[in-house]
Amino acid sequence: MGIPERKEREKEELRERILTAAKTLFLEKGVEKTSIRNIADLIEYSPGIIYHYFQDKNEIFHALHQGGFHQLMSRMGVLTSVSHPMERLKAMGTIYVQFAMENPDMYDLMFIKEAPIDHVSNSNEEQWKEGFGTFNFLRDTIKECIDKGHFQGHEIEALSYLIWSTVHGLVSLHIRRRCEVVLAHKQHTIVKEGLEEFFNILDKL
Amino acid sequence: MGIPERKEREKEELRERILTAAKTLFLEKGVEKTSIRNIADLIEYSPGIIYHYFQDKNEIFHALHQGGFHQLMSRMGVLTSVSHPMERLKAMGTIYVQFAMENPDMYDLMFIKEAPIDHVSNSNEEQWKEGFGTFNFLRDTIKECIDKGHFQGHEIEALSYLIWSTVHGLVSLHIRRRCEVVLAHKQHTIVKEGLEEFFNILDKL
DNA sequence: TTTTGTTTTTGAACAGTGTTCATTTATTTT
DNA sequence: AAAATAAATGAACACTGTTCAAAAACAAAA
Repeated sequence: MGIPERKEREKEELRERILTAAKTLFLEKGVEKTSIRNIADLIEYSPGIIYHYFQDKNEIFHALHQGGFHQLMSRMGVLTSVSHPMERLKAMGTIYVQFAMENPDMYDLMFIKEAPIDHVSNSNEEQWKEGFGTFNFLRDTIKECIDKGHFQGHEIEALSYLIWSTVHGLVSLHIRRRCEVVLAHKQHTIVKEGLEEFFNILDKL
Repeated sequence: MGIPERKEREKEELRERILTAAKTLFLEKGVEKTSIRNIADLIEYSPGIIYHYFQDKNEIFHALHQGGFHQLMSRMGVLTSVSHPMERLKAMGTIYVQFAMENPDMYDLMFIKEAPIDHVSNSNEEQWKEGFGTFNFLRDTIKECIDKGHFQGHEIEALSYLIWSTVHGLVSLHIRRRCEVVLAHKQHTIVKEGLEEFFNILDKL
């Protein structure tokens, strides 16, 4: 008797359709301008149905931002081939920045917007699994660097946060348009140039 | 006949009262949850009046964020007493981070929220004067550092952007709650610790 | 003082928002 | 075929930013 299984499949299918519609609209118009009614229109259901699949709007965008972390993490996959941890750290930075510049809206959702984090706070899961995983990945690499003699006199946790902050700062000032009005000339190259300066500094440590 | 003068004064006064009310509500509930009707209620006028003093909601929050830049810049005033540019640069970083941590909502408005920048884009002023001024201040200090022999092999503009990015990253990940869920322990000290790591690095350059 | 002209202020209206929930429709089980 | 369960609806609630004809308040002229 496969009826409950089929029902389960159908539920999952509709959930996925909601998410796909939400993603389409979100990439078109951003989080704020994507309304529940817009999503409902696109999947040709009534607005109410969405609340049978998601607690609220935040949960939808939390689910979307998970997809972003999958994308980012899969890009990080190539790093296994970089054996020296210092080179790997720099390659990580490059991938991180590249991802952000190529998917600014997704990056914004993952690391700037409050919606997904609000959902983590309001649900009973005590932790932001996605972010935690990515941060650990960075910390492990930095740990290896320290083991190889780099970053002497530095504390691993604080240094990891600093390095994350640096790349996040580079891309988030750009995404939130704080540099296009300050460095109007070279606004298209400044993030890359800043990252290169950062690598120069890392090489000295 | 001072009637037009008095009228001018009264207009300016009401404008100021709108701004004060907006600031009160904004610091209480944030930008999104502060509505035009809330502001109107607080000053005991009808909602429509606000549109005789401001083009739209963004202009109100742009005006508010200007106040934040005044605050920040006046804090930077003490830096004139720091003669060595490298020490001055570090002191700037400390003041910047301190300002952000003590006024997270104002910092958010100044450097993260899109509202004030949207207003700059939509008005005819081609530039974000407030940000430009602060950035120049930073760049001038870094220029002096270079003149004294620091930061060899670095390009001034890109390096300035990198340093700004670093401190911005440190505080903005915290303000947007990306570190309290990743580094739940020591979430209250991580920004300070990260900044200290940064200073350690700067000392080596 | 009354009338005319100007400026300031109002508040209803528009088109939207997230969210809830009694009611209806569809499907499955008895 | 009837009863029970699950899925889906759409009206309603309390909001939002913004506009604009109409009203009220005030100043100048008669």
